[in-house]
Amino acid sequence: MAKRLTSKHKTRTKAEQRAETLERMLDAAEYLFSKHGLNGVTLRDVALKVGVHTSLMHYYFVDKRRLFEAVFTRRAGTTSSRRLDALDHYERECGGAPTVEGALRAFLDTDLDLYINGGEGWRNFAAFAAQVSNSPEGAAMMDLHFNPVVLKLIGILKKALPGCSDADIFWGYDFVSGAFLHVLGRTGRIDHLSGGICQSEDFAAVKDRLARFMAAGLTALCVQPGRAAKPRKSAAVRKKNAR
Amino acid sequence: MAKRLTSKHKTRTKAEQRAETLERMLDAAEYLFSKHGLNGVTLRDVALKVGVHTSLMHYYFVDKRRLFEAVFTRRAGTTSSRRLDALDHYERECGGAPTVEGALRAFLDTDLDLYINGGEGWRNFAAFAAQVSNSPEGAAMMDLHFNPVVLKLIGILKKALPGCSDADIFWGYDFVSGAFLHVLGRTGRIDHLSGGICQSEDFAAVKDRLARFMAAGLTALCVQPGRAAKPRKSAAVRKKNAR
DNA sequence: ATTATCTATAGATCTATAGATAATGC
DNA sequence: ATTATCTATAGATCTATAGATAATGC
Repeated sequence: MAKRLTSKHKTRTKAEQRAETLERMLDAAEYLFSKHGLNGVTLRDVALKVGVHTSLMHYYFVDKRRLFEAVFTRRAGTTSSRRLDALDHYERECGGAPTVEGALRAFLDTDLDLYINGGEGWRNFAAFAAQVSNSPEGAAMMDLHFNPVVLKLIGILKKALPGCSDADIFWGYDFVSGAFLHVLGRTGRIDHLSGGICQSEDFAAVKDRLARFMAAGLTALCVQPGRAAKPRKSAAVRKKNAR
Repeated sequence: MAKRLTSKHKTRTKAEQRAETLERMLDAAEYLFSKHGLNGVTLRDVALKVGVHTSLMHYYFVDKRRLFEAVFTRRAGTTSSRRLDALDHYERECGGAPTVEGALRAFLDTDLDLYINGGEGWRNFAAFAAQVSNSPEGAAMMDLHFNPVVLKLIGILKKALPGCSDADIFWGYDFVSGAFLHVLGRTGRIDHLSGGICQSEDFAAVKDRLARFMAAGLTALCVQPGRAAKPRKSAAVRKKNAR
């Protein structure tokens, strides 16, 4: 009548049991945070989804902030180092003459591949990052984990666009990151808007378009250093339009 | 000793008093929602900021969801109709030959003018919309109020890019809206990242760049209808990069 | 002996409502 | 007479902790 004979589960060591429970908690928190944001989820919600008591959440994570940090940290290193590697590889491969699109493909498509092929957990992580990126806590996590890889990308972009001002490059990157995070959120807005022509789940469609779009945008920002050719409304028209 | 002689406030009618209190509540809620999201703010937080009792929030708005809707509705009509007017005006002005950048300027710059010149309340509304756009409630509000103006923009973009597929146009718009909303959020991430070269508060800098960037991106999406000329990695390389 | 999990509970906070009070409106 | 505002409070929910129970580890 020993438990190990009647139980369906194969015997687990404590370390295995701990690791499995931790992972189920992180998965559940990742999913719920991605749907409802940091403040839209309670520890009770997560515990309920996992099927354990709330106090076990405290046992493993102490408090909610540290659960949030653990969800972020679990996967952030992987995506960061994959992209750093891809950028390194591209730098060597391009023979000192990087292109904007090449750099962006190393940065964006490498990540998209992970979300396309990495399973639901990775897609939830992406949506989680997108959802919390606007909150102060989320922004701090993004800075902490991703600034190195972003700065590396920006270094390569500067080489690819030698005449371009730093301000144009940084603003251009800001637009790129906004669009990218929005896509990762998979909110379904494009599905409604397009009447089903596009699906926000379709990362392959994004991969086909995002880097090309953004490369053209960045390049266009930098082709007119003096801004002389830019169409510009008169001050009077601007004032009139303002209200 | 009549109150109206000792009081600093000039006498207000009940209608005025009601309107003023409502506006202070909406302002406070708008600000707090923009910083902490829908679920990061309690009715108590809003009441505290206004200096009234929580129960007065219920008196005016019944519950939190309707406060949220009221904050959204107060300004959504203005920005929507301003942009519809600008797109109408551009359609007439362009003589049947719209450009991508012209359409985007009518759509984006008209809104940016409002946030540049409309005062802090309008900038808070913009950040509020950006912050909640990822939540289910916020996405529903966006759909409800902004789909008409977005579909009008898309109609003009189709005229400006006659050979372009619907899917490319919708995905392109999705990138535009992601970048735009990200900028409206003014999270300060670009300030840190650029070491102070760019400030997320600087909407004039955004206006100088956003429409130009996005026009080039959209155009680049559509110049290769068959996708034959697009640089494409082999399936083997894609598989290798995926992990 | 150690650790994974659960029970019980305190204290804080939040939403919502009923009813009192103090203004303005005729 | 009506309405803007406040007081008091019920009930729900949430966080966090102390301590009990039931496994695994030597």
